[in-house]
Order: sequence, then C-alpha cells, then structure tokens
Amino acid sequence: MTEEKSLNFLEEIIDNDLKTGKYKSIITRFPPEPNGYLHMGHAKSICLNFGLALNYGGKTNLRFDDTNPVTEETEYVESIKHDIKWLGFQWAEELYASDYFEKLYEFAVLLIKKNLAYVDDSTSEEIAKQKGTPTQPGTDSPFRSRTIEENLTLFTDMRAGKYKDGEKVLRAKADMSHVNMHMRDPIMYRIKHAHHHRTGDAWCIYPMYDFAHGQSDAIENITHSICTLEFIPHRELYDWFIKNLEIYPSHQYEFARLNMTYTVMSKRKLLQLVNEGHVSGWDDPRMPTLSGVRRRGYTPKSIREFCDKIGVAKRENLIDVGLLEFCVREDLNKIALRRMVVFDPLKVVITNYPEGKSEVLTGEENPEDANSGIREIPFSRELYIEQEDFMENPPKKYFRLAPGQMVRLKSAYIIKCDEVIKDANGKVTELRCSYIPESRSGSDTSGINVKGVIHWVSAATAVPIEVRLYDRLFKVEDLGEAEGDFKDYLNPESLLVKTNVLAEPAIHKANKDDRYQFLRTGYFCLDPDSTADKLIFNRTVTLRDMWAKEAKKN
RNA sequence: UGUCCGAUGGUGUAACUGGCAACACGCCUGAUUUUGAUUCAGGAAAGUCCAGGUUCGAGCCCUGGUCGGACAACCA
Repeated sequence: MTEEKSLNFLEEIIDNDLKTGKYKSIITRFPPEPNGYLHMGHAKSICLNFGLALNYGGKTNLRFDDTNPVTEETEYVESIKHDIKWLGFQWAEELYASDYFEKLYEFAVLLIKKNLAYVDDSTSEEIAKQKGTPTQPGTDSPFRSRTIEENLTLFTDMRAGKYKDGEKVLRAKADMSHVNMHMRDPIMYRIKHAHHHRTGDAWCIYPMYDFAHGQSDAIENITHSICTLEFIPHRELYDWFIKNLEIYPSHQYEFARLNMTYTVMSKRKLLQLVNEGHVSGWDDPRMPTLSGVRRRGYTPKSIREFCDKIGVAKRENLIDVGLLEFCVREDLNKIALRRMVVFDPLKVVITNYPEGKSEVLTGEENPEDANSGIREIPFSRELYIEQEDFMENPPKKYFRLAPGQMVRLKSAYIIKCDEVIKDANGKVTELRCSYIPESRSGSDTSGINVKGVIHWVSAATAVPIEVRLYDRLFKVEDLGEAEGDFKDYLNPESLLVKTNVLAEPAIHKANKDDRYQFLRTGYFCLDPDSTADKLIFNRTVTLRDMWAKEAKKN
C-alpha cells in the first residue's frame, strides 16, 4: 500500500517548511479560553493541532488564553484538560497566558519606549468613534502625542491600581487610517479590578487577546499558530507586534470552523442554553459539547474519525450531523454488546410450551467480534415482544408477526401467531402463539425459512430499566440565522424518558465503559445517574434506516 | 464607496510542476444475513460561479465581473 493520502493545505505548508529546512520540527498549540466547555468545534481544532504535530514529529502545547478574568474559571480549566485527554491527546506543556503577564508587561513598556504605544484617557465610546468605519479612516486620539516619559509613568500607575476600570487604556500607536480596522491603534491593555482564577489580585490591568496571543506563541516558539477564519484580519496586527518586539516569528494560519446541521456551535449560545435551563448542564447529552456527547455514548475514536473525514479548508461549510452519526455507528457496531430490550411490551403466550418449563438459550455478545463470547438468554412460556412487531392487518412487505404468520424470535424459536386477544376497546392485549420445537436457534432442523426476526424478553426474568431517548435539540437545520433568542428553534421532544422498559437479564452486567446495541433499535450507554437498582440508559444513536424501506413501500 | 477571505455532485474534502474531475457521507439497485442492522457487488448524481484570454490541452495560469462570508467588543 504505497497509496498516498492527499494533503490538506496546512499539511502542504508544513511539509514544505520541513523540506526547505525552515524548521527542523514543528510546534503547535491548542489555545482555549477557559470560559466554557469544549465542543465538537474544538474537537476539530484539537485533532488538527495535535494531529499535525503527531504526524510530523513535533509537539503541541496546551495554552489557556486566560487574559479576561471576568469570564474565566478553574472549573472550565479542569473540564478542558479532561476532555482533551478523553479525546486521546496529550500535550507537551500545560501553559497559561497568565504565566506571561510579567513578560507581556515588559513587552508593553518596550513598545512605549519605542514610541509605539501610548496611554489613552478616552472613553470606550470616544475610542469607538475615533476608529472610523471600514470605509472611512479613523482620527487620532487627543492623547496620542503624549511623551514617552509621560506614558511610562501613566502605565506604571495603571498597573499600580491608581485608576478605576475604564479610566485609561494602553493603545498601540499604529495607523488610525489603516484599511484594516484592527490596525487603528488597537487597545493593548485595559484596567479590570477583577479576581483572576490564577493570578488572583496581583494584577488590575490585563492584556487584550491581540497583545497576548502572538507573544505567547513567540515565547513558546510556536511554528504554526493555527486558528479560525475570523482571525484573518488580526494576522496583520499579530505580525506587527512580533516585528516591533523583535521576538520569535511565529506565523498564524487560518482554517474554517466546523458548522453542523441542527447544531449550535458557539460558546456564547451554549452558555445561554445552560443558563436559561433549556438543558441540564454543559454535559446534557443533547449538547454538542465533548462532555455531552461523551455522556451520550460517543467514543473518542469515532470523533477523531469524524474530524479526519470532514477535512480542513478555508471555505465555509455546513456538515451534516449524519456524518458524525455514521462515524459513531461505524465504531459502535464493532464494539457494542448486543442485548434484547422491549420498549412497548406486548404479551405473547407460547401455548404449546409446557407451563412451568424454562430453558437457557445463548446468544452472541457481539457477532462482529469473534472474541466477545456468548450470553445466556432465558426462555419460557410467557414472553414480551415489541408492540411494533405485530400488525393485525399487515401491509405487503411486512416481515414481522401477524395473524397466521411466522417469525423467528432472535436466538430462539420460530413462532406462529394463532390467536389475537383484545380488550373491550378492541386493543390487542395478548398474542397466543405456538412454537416449532425443532427450530431452536443453532440446531434448526425444521426446514422452515422465515424472513422476519424480532427481539423479545422472557416475562419471568425481564429486568425493568429506564431509557432516555435523545433527539435533536433544534428543529431547524441551519441555525445561522437563529440569533440571540433561539427558543423558537428548540425541539420540545428532544428528550423522551421511558421507564419500565424490559430488558433481558444479561443487562445486569452493565458497565459504564461498555456500549450496547439494543437489538433492532439503536446504540445505548449507561448514564452516570444509574444506580444498582435503577439502570438508566442513554440512546447514543439509532440503528440506521431500520424501517426506511417499509415506510417507502407503504 | 473600502480591505481581506472564499466559490468543485445534495453534503464535505481531493485532483503532483496545466493532462480522462476522485474519495467519503447520503441516495438508488441487487446479493448474503437468525438484527429490515452489519457485510458485499453495482448505479445515479458535478463538467468545477460567470465572461473573455493564454495553450495542442485550463478546476488549476491571466483579465474583468458575480455571489457568499469576515472586519468598526476596554471578548477571545
């Protein structure tokens, strides 16, 4: 297999940088702000940054971009670290922008001394006005011409806490008429008398993103600083600071962020969902957060596979969630243990099976995995099958049970429906069937071929469990326009809890690390809320298109 | 009125220095199947935003348009 996988544009750049000797090895970084939980969009970035370093023999730093104390918390730091490890990646160094506060301060002083930064007393409104518009040049601040000495003193005083929030800022002296708005004397430092999750009250001035990110990259000798498209206009400023500070020339590259159908992928909106109580928390199984999909049963491997499949480019994209679900099923099919579970029970009595008799049949744990072994399944005279698996007046292509028809009970016998019992309202309450003794699974000598195979549980040994069926949180495919208040787009049926679902006894072996396929319904995993006497399962994904053909043909 | 980024089947991503537009998801057909799943075989679907140009030859190069997105937080 010499087949070469085509390179994405970043791999091409790195390939070239390595070939030409620009770098001996590469260093990337994953730079989350600890102001929320990681989501699928971050997974794309993580797989990209860590994956690139892995493939090219480099390393990746985890750096928390914690330059805004009012939004950041230690809880988020911990969850982020946990999620990255869970995804299967290990960072070379754990760093914080806040580690560089002293260094960044020195950088700022250096720029003041080079007459490339000044303290501005203007209000934020005044500064906004000075900036002009994308089509009109800005105007100089009246404080732009302060002397170096004066700026030095004022900046020292800012740090010393002599001013209130918003009273003064430090601005870069760039070009107020630059076509790029970000070059119009951007703010480098602002005053915030706020408690920082790591530096506590040591500082009351904090660097802005633009004055922290590039320098942090430079300090760490990051060779390829990869971020999303919206930072393209920042690149010029990124380079400007690096050039004027004469530090390591890290370079910024941009790629298009992940968008998925029926999914919001903005931290701001996810926070809103949490705060307004539309979901139970950041790890609600309907959330696109890593903690959410983990709780729902998605595997790290399937997410990595997904990130690989969606590729990397610079054009805007909207990925169908179906692709993610495909990746999840692909992995789960290989590892999930098979169990029979009946959601809406319909009683079946096998009239020719002796009363009081029972036997233990066996079934494969997982037919896709030869080493998975077998499980025991008790069989007896009274069973439950899925109501959906019986139709009194079946359409043409219906292969399951109907009056006078035969089906196989998975891993057991072929049965024939002889009689339908209804209550006063005409509702079917019980089926009387006969079984074919020679048709026992594994030793079938009956010669009978049936097309339908259904799942079942023995009434005497069935275990009641609780099942949580999760559907899409949103009703609309593209939430691009769903700004601000997206209550209108929420799907009220996104969560369906079913109690007293009946499962075969093997369900008792349930383990939180295992994945299950409930035969013919979908993939499930044990929810952390489960206890020994109350097993709760979350539905990961449904089985693919189980009834699609039938629906189409009817 | 500006600057920057982008445009390839329904979706996403490819196509080495110009050389028969490929792969995956989805869709359709058939086979196998004690899960209507899985697996397997096959198929439909774009002629590459438009108009010119260079060339034996353009998705790739040139010129001019069109459309979409980003940019005016003391957020990142």
